[in-house]
Amino acid sequence: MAKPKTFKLKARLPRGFVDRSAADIRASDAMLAKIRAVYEHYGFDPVETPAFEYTDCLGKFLPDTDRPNAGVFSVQDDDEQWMSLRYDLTAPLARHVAENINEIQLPYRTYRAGWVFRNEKPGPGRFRQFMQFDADTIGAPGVQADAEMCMMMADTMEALGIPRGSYVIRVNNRKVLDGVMEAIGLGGEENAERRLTVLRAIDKLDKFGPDGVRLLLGEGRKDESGDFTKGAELDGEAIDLILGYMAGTTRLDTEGQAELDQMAEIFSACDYDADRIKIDPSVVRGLEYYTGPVYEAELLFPVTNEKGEVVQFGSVGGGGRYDGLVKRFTGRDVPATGFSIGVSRLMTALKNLGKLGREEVLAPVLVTVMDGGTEALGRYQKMTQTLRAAGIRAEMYQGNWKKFGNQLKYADRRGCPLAIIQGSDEREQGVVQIKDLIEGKRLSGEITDNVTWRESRPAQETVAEGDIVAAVTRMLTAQAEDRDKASESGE
RNA sequence: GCAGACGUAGCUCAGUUGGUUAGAGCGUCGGAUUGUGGCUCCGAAGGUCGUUGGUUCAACUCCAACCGUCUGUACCA
Repeated sequence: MAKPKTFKLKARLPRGFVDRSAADIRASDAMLAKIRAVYEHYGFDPVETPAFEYTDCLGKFLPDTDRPNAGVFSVQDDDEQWMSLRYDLTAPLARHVAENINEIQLPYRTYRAGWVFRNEKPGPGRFRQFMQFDADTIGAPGVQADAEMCMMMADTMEALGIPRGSYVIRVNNRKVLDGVMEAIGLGGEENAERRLTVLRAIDKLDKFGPDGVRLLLGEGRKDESGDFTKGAELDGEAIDLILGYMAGTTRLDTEGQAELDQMAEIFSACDYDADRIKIDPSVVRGLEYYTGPVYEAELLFPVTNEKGEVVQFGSVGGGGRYDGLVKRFTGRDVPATGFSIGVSRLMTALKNLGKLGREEVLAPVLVTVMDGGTEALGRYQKMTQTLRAAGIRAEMYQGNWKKFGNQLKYADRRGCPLAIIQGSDEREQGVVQIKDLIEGKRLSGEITDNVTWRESRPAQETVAEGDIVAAVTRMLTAQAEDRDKASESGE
């Protein structure tokens, strides 16, 4: 007979998406709780919006295009309206505020965490679905609101265990950049395109350094694969002016500069010095909707990736003032400022710093099954419930009970601390065996032949059925003490 | 999007100037051991060689296109 050809479906994760492990979920939950605590402390309240919005509310893409999928994931509703997965949390918030403007008390201080989606090429540490945690103050026109955001970002970094000096909040103002553009003669509508090129070049200071920026402002730059990026083609004088501005040697007295000075004053009044918040002329941020102060959180410690290479991590969050966003819906001025933390990215970095994954969740105590009869199963389950009622994480083996070896193998691989064993012998005597799997593993190093290993039944004790809770508690406590001792001497 | 590198078992990779039946390690499953994890030994399953076409008596191997992955770069609300 010919081999039956079975068509197996290939199991594959969509490009740019990840599955999260138990450890990752627990670590990010812990992180989110710390961030939330800071925001709450500052007087912000949560609000949540859905993952989908009508495409026009997200502020891009005219109905002209066939399928508005450039950068966003979009689908057409059954009434033919285009909907998109949100690509940030700011545009949906603006929609929410505009829609409920009569009920919302301004200034509105709010935070929210959520998944956002970007339909673009994924890279190392860049995914098409990732989590952001935002805070915004809406209806606050003054720079004191922006300054508060910067200080809250700094506090959040420290709440997450990033020591002062290992991060910095860099602050700039879009109006200052506008002034620079004026100064090099790139003001006005006709120069909009070149202004963008120049701003992008300025934004790349931390990536390519002053020399790289000089190339991008001038003729252009060739990358490592030999691909050429066209530059802004400015003349030498303009380039010198921009580089001077970025180095902090050229100062323009503009409205933006006055705002920056005001913020600096607030920072120093609150003792947030340059080791936490720093004015930095090279901060640009997104080119779309920011209108005033912009700020960015950057990590300063080296981050190594899974391959052991040191990578330039860059920004883990940022934000700014977006005075026009709500106005698009309401027609009336609703000034706002806020920032966003890239939770997924920050988590990668924190893992690196050893600030995550410390508190391991202990695997459950395993109640093994020696007898699959209905009555016996009830007894095993009852034992398990007794442990649970005493606050002990426990489970009964749910696989094929007939292969007892597999039950212990399962317990071993899960990292179970203890296994409870009751066969017919123990049952008759009204006792159970409690096996210390941690201690047993240690002893296994000294035993080389299998018969001895099986017959010696290492690290196992017999206790009366009624004493299970007390015995399990005692053994778990002893294990916990051993772990503490090991981590003290180990580090 | 542009440029480059790479696609062979679940994973990591061998595979000779093109030659007949495509291999290894790890992992998985079974057994040695129907009531005891680890070690050891024995055995098994698992492949459209990324896809399609071309050159050839003969293609995993050479050529082309496409698809996918990775790296850099561009864009990034």
